[in-house]
Amino acid sequence: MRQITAGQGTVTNQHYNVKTFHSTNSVGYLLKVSHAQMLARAEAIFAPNGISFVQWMALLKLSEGQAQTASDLCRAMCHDNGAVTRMLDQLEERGYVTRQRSVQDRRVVELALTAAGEQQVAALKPQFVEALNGLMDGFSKAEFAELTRLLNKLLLALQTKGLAGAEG
Amino acid sequence: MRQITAGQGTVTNQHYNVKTFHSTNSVGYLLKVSHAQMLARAEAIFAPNGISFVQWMALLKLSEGQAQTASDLCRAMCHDNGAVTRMLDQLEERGYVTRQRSVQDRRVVELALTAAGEQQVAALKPQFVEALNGLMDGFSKAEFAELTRLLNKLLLALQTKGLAGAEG
DNA sequence: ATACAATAGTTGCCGAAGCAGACATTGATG
DNA sequence: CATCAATGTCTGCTTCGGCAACTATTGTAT
Repeated sequence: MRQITAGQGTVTNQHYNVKTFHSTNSVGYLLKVSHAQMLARAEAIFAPNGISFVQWMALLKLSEGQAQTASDLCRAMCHDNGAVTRMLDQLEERGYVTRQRSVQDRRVVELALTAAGEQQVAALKPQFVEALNGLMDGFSKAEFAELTRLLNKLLLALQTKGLAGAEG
Repeated sequence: MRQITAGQGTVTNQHYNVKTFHSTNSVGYLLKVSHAQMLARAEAIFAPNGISFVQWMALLKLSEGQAQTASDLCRAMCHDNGAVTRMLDQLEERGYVTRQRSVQDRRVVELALTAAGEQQVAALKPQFVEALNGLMDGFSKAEFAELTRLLNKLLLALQTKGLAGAEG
């Protein structure tokens, strides 16, 4: 007999029902497809500039001060450790990022954007913002705000509870 | 001079602004991270049953009648052609799916779920639904409905317009 | 009937991501 | 001081998805 739990307590809101469940209604599926579509479009924008979406996002995170080290990037971008290392290899090779061992904690490699890196962020940000605006053009201000809020709420739920049943 | 267009017309709703834009506000970023998190959790659920999330989703699509052929699956799941072929190899090898050349159109391969495939869908659906419910427990009925609606709206926008700037 | 485009499926190739293991370093504990 | 867990980074291995090329088949146009 399965116990329906989700981290802290019992499930009260039964949004989905086994009888009526349909794949196209699943939030997971919607996220998967919309993310895939959006990523493809984003790559199409960045590709002509010789940079991938994740690479640019890494530069952006650095530019925003959300990350100073590789570990920071991993956490901030929800990205694999090894993948980040290899990505930084490429970004360093292309002269967008510099790596320097920290003197306080010699495990840490401090990351810094070069002028070229800053420029790449600044150059592509308008394109990216514009593309997002174009995509969301059919959304009212309220809808846009609500979507952003709900996605953030979902993200918070994912980080705190995760999906129930995984530990059963 | 860049023209701000998005498929059919000029952008009117400037949800994002280059000056105030921040990565954590970007819908693309939110989708990326929440999808990654959710996928990871889903895999954790399916892994003990020796099946991946995409594999199970394929079985589900077949079970729902959303797909009869490999091409159908590609479109329905927004998945690569070759990847689907190889996935079907595995599913067939494990006895979840049968492939049979169509006699009407001998290019197509008709897919069918085996009893084991049906059983796998039926067995894991409750777990999946329950996990989703647990995750969305903090969402009110209205919030849940709105999130679903907005994601579907986003998906529609992606499929019709795509991201502006890609063709520029 | 022939030629050509379009579609369905398969395969090889490449790049990227996830995972595990290794190494160095730090901090805490005995 | 010795030990050990924890953290940060890097590397090898494996898997998987996207892309392109190829074959086979169908439909269409000349």
